[in-house]
Amino acid sequence: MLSLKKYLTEGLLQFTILLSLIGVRVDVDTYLTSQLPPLREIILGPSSAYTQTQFHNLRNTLDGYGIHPKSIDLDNYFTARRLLSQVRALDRFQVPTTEVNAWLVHRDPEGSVSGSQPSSGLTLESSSGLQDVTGPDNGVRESETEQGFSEDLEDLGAVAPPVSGDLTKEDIDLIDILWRQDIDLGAGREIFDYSHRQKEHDVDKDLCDGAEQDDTWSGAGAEALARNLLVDGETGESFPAQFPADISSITEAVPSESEPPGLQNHLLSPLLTGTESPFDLEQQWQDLMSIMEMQAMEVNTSASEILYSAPPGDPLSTNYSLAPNTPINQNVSLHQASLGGCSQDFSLFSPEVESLPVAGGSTLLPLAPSNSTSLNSTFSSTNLAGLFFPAQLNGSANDTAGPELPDPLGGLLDEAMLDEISLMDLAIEEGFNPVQASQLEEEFDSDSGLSLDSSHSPSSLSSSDGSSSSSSSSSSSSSSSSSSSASSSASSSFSEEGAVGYSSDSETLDLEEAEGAVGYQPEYSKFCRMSYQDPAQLSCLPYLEHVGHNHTYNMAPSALDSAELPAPGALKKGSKEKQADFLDKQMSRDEHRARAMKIPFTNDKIINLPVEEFNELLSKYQLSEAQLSLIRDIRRRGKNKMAAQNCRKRKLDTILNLERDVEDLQRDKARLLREKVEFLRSLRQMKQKVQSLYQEVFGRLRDENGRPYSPSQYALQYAGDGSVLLIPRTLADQQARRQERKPKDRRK
DNA sequence: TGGTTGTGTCATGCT
DNA sequence: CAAGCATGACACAAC
Repeated sequence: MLSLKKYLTEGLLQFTILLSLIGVRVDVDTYLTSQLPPLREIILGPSSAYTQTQFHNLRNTLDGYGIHPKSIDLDNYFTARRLLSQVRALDRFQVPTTEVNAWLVHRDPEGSVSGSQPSSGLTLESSSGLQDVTGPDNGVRESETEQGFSEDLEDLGAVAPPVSGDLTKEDIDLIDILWRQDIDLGAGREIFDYSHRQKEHDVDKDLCDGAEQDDTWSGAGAEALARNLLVDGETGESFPAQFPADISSITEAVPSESEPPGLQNHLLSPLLTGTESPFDLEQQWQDLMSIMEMQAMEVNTSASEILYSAPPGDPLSTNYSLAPNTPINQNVSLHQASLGGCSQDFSLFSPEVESLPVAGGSTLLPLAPSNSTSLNSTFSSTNLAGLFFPAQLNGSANDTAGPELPDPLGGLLDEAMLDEISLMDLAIEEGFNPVQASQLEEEFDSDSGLSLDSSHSPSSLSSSDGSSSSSSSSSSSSSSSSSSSASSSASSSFSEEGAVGYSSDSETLDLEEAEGAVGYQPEYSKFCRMSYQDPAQLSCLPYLEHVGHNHTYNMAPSALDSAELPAPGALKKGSKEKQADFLDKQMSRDEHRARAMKIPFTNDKIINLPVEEFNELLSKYQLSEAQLSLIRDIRRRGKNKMAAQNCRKRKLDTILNLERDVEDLQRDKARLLREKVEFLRSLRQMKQKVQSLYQEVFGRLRDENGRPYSPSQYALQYAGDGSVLLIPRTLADQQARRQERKPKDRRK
């Protein structure tokens, strides 16, 4: 049975590692700096057994057994301090990696209906404003998304200035990756700069007056929105005849599937997305996934029918002359683009659409141009155009249509670069030497992921405590106390754990075999040197025949022969006195004492006999009180010596197992990092796809005069219900800025 | 000569 | 309560 102490000493560290695996931060430093004895001693170790050292030099390594774990080759690698630093490093990287998994696993199709508004998701990444889209009836989702913000924030290494005091090199690298992507996607790097955003925020304060004007203006607009919904007579879809200018009211409106389709309160949800890019990325991911799924489904939807079956000059589409000074909303009937709902409506981006020629200039949903002409206004990066169009386009009066835009993603990281980053990250963060990094790379090349872990990870974790500590200690203790044979206990304990103890020659042979079978060669080489006496040599001496001391606790005969025995020739040459001196030196103090006290039996028997047999043995002889006392002391010391050796071996095993676990976790980290990079890569590809689709759709839009809309003046935006609106960029910009302020205010 | 390392031993707590 | 085990702490020897 494992004692609580064992749990504390061995389990606690591993538990810490496991906690780090699942993303729980365990600040070991706190415990160490506070000088709490348990943890500090567990990790650093008060005794020499834990100290980093060259336990043995290379002379101790046995040929064929590889490098001894304590050999000098591993000195720099195998140290308690290094283990500690690795453990500390674990909680840095595990958070992002676990989040990568959660990123995908938690993508709930149903939840994504409300949680993954395509607009917000697709626009958030480059957003400089932070806005929680949640509304009054969506408190749960709000907390959920906010939590996801921070997690994804760390995950993707995007923006985490307020809480990124402990940004690691890895985080910075990942941030760089994302920056490159986002820059290529049209988001300026400064967007992710917290100080810059602070400046923006200050600027926003300066613009507060204008925003308040917007409020008044939009307040009326919201009401007008409800009043001026146009309903398609054929499809029953609602088209907001007047743009809902009040962003705040829209923001508070909760996107809901149960909401009547006609209510376009969340038309501008894309603009309401927050500045917290994690949410953006999460949303983007979900949205892009939904897009991909929709493309795969190739579902013909009412939206596509509307878009492409409507003949040019469709009266319906020409009736959208909006009042001046009001933004123009263009509902292109992309209802419920999110995954869970009527996502087929999102087949606007279906391959079917892709196949359509861009020049197919049917007048789709012509709109009356609004008065929004402030082309130079910083268009909110939270809208689709902000995401898919280069930043310079957003900021300049570029009237060219989308399809002519350069590929903003051309400069993204290539795969080799990402892989290199991943590996460099490992090498730098985890103290990997180049050899280890190359090993990781090989693992990557083999695309095996955890293939090598199979030989380590499952066994190491299970065997670390199971075999070396709990099972062995319990079995050895129980067997030694219950069995009638001391040798059986010794061999059993050693075979399971490599435990040491007094043993006869036959036992040591068994032990050697057992050792080889169990695979304890490293420890074996060490513990073969734990004693100095050769029982065979002792027995060959006439005057010691009756003693037969054997302090080769766990020494294998071969090791004894090779390591401890002097050359036979030397023995022959030496005189009997020399032999006697040598043997005297080889005898332990207890053996000397036993010989001096004329103890009539061997120390081996004294120590290893079970209690009953030991008492019988004592009863057979007439022993003085001093002899009895010495015998009991010898027995006590002998058993304690074995116990100490076992204890030290357990310590060593624990350290080795921890080292192995750390290596396994490093492999896991490498694999997860690689997966993360791959996810980012696929995300980038999907962004490209969405961008092209966006441009294609946008390029097909025509106003009432049959002219294409200028991408610098208009942008497509997703609504919460899946519809897509064509709105002026200036309006979108205003909305985005307004939404950007809200989270900041909330933080205060 | 001092530091490191391995080992033995003792004290102590626990089973 | 005795026996045994586990382990921290210390001493000592070898290097």
